[in-house]
Amino acid sequence: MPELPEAERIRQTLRKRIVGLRVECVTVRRRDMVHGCTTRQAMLQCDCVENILRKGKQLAIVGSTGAAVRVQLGMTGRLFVCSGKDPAAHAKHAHVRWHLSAESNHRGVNTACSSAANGLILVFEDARRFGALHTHTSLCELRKRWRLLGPDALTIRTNALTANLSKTRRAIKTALLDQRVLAGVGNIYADESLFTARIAPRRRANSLSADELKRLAAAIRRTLRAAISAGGSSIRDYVDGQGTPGRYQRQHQVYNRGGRPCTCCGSLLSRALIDQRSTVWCDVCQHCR
DNA sequence: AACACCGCCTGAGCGC
DNA sequence: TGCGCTCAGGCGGTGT
Repeated sequence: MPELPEAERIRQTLRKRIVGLRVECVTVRRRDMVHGCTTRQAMLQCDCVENILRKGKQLAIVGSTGAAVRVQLGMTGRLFVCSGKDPAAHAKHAHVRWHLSAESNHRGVNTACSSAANGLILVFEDARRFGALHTHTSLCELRKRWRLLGPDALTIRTNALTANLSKTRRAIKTALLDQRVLAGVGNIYADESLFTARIAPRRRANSLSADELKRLAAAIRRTLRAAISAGGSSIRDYVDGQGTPGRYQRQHQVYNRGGRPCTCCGSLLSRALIDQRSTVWCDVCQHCR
């Protein structure tokens, strides 16, 4: 379940490895995983990787021509580089592969794939297929799409959070998961942030006091930063851009800990479904009013 | 307009 | 050991 910290780790690790490399050829094994135009150009073939961007949980691979492939990782999506010999490049659910090479003077003759076999491969893998790739013809188109998302959670300010939460009476837990309200928080970091901010998940979003909103914005930033530092949370599938799992799951205070003692007060953590999402919280530490 | 809810999809983990 | 069941949940679409 890659959320913002996992996406950011992927961005950081991929940036070091593949920016400046040329895409020799692209293999799309499942066309239904790609939305928008699926021409070679749209998929960045014969383009150079200019940058890796992130907004919320989403990533984008940007080519030097300005074309961009937006990546939604969904539940089980992975985006990583490996050598062509690595079995991971040929895994069952490796839906799209970009064959990369350092050569910048490539011209014409289609020796691309064979010569790239010794080079790096960028792999998009997604067992459950909740993820997707979306192609955009320009950076402008990508930005237009990203404007539909709320502010990025990593740098969320109290004012912006207040503005977006005051509009809704939904449970604060539910509102935090809405990517139009705040981009980047999923089930893990919603529970962790609410615990840190000592706010009960069923509180109506528009009922939070100024002090609570300030605590929440700070808790979100702090939680996400700590998770990034620890390499993200690997519950089951997540690995970063070089295939390394994260360690932040060891620091989870509430997520997946229902019925176990609160790390703060020792009372047993509650668990319930809120808006169809498993939610864990401490009845003692997290205030209902 | 705001919100609730559904369905997509696979594999881990469990009980028997 | 192996089968069948449940659960995990991001997100777009649809219904209320």
